[in-house]
Amino acid sequence: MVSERGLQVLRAIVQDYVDTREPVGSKAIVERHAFGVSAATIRNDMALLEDEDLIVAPHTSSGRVPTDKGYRVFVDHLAELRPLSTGQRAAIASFLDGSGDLDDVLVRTVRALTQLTGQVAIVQYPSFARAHVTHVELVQLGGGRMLVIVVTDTGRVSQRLTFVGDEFDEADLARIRAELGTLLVGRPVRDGLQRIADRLAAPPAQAPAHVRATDEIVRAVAEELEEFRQDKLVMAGSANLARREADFRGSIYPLLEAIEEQVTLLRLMGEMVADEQGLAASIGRENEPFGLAEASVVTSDYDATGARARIGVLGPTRMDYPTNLAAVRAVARYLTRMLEQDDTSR
Amino acid sequence: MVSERGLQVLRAIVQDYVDTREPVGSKAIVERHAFGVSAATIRNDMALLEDEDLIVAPHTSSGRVPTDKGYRVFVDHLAELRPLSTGQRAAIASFLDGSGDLDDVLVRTVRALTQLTGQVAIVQYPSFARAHVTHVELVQLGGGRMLVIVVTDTGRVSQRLTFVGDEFDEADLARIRAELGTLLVGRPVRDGLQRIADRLAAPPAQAPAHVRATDEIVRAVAEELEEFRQDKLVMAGSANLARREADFRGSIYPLLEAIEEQVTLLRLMGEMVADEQGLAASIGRENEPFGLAEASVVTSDYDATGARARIGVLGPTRMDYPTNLAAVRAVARYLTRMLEQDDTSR
DNA sequence: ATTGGCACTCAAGACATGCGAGTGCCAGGT
DNA sequence: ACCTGGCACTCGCATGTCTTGAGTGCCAAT
Repeated sequence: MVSERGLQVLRAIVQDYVDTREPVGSKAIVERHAFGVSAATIRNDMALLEDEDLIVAPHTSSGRVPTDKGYRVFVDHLAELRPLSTGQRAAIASFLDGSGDLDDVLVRTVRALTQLTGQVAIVQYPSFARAHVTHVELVQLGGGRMLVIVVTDTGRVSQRLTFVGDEFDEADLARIRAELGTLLVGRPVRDGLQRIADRLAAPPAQAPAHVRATDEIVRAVAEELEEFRQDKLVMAGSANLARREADFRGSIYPLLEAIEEQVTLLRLMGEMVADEQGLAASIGRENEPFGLAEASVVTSDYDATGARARIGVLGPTRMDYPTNLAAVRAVARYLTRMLEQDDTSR
Repeated sequence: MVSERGLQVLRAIVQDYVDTREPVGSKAIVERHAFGVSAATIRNDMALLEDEDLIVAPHTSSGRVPTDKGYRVFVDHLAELRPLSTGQRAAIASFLDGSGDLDDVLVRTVRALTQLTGQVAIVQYPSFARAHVTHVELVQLGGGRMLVIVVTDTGRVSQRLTFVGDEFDEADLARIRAELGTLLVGRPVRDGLQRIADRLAAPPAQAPAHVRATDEIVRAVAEELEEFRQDKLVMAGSANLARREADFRGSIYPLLEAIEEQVTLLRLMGEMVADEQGLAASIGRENEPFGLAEASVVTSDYDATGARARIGVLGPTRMDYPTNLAAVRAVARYLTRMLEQDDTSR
């Protein structure tokens, strides 16, 4: 069994390895850390750690490197968040202050986070399935085109241009608006989708003019609501992957691909399990199912007016977890506060 | 002076080098191309080409590699577009058919192009400065928030949420709508911006209620119009940079950065000078001012309802110009046709 | 103008060698 | 029971040397 000091040795190895990017040997440890024992003793501890599969020696005679399992133990039991400097806090504030709509805020947030960590930053859009519809608006553009707008109480506005063919007079338009209004306004997006499905399955008895065109409009609204349910990501800092390329053993191709695809990252972030602080880390091989075995993701939950979503960074397995965890948490808290504030001002 | 055959030798060198990624020697040329002369003769020609700075030998005794100037001559005088296969044409069609709004079409276009070329594909949004405003719509959301929507005849819809503070009754709203309507509808975006500036500088004499809130709305409209003027890019395939990383001598970091920044690429694409076919290429060192000395960009102009914009690919200097030029042109033509078609259906 | 021949150059690969960081293990000390 | 110094051993890596082969430049002959 690995001793208490053994764990401290593991911590030292992780820290030094992240720092120097070189396998770390027993001698380097006694030099850089005040263990008060000799290198030989450290060597014994390291042998134990190797038995437990927490560290590994790349070659027979070279220093040790943490395994993914080693990083996991480090993150779960050994890492203490490194508090942000006041300069860093100021940087977050200066990036985020000065509000705009949700898109704006998220873009600035993701930039702040990439700035802070030097990694790829990712923000998940809040899931709006529980948001309530506040407005449905129809604007006729002529030529049979109709602009359909849906607004929710989370401040998100979605618009869609659809070709309906018919021209409506103002009375018809008002009737459809009213129908959609009673169907949706004040209800959560999820319910709205259900009610629209019902409406399309069993259309109202009265057969007004423009049946087909009206259906088209209703369908457009449904598509928009569907979009509210779908998650989306905002990202920044993908160039950092190239800067840290050496840290990824293989090519960065799968990473860039995942960034472009989004859907992989969404699933990955969705499946991570957060601790009681809302923090989560997915390390190296744990990401294998997503084709990202060389990378780690560190996330924090944040609140957006009731909806819950995640913000995180993507980087090499050999990353500075204490710093990144702290940065992610700080930005998440700041973002939560921003969104709350924004909400009260409505 | 370099002879006619000399130019053919240059062409052979460019083709073989792009093909094999190895410096090409005199012997390889006589083997792969039917020049009907001996290697020694080719050597003489190559010496000439080297004098003209069209090719260069990486080491004293190795094959030759085209210089950027060599690529330039190749593209301008030697390259014949390699026509697309019917399979490729079918691929374009299957990617692009099935229309949607402009955003949709451009996204699908850029995907088609990256698929076709294996490079990073870039589509410039048409500049809408000359587009005409067809609708200005105001939707009151409650809590002092107002949704401002602007639609142009190019099918682009822009929306903005702004905090105005006041609550308007329907009559006030109608008045403002009417004012904005007479100010903007039917006019080009550029004019509209001017008229709004005038309006803000010298407000109308009558002093209605909600002066401040009205100004806020007008300002929001101005911001939206401004956005129409600004260029934007849609991109796809950045992961391809990692795949071809070896082709970029240095790091791909500046490239990824340019992709994320957009503004650099916009300037670069804006400054390129197209030939009479609408094609343009910017090769290697020519991109030095933009920090992209290792890369080339190949573009084609396309038409979007009167507005003109560019579509192109970004890749290593050592790229297959004939194929990429042909692909870019084909996709541009297809896109132009799509947008025209779409326009008539309005 | 083109060609075959020839001497020359140089990058890249193969091989040998020495160095040094690091390990494992053991016997002796606390 | 734990720690320590010592020692033999292992490899990776850097260095140096040699060989090979592709490719060049030049020249005299056609």
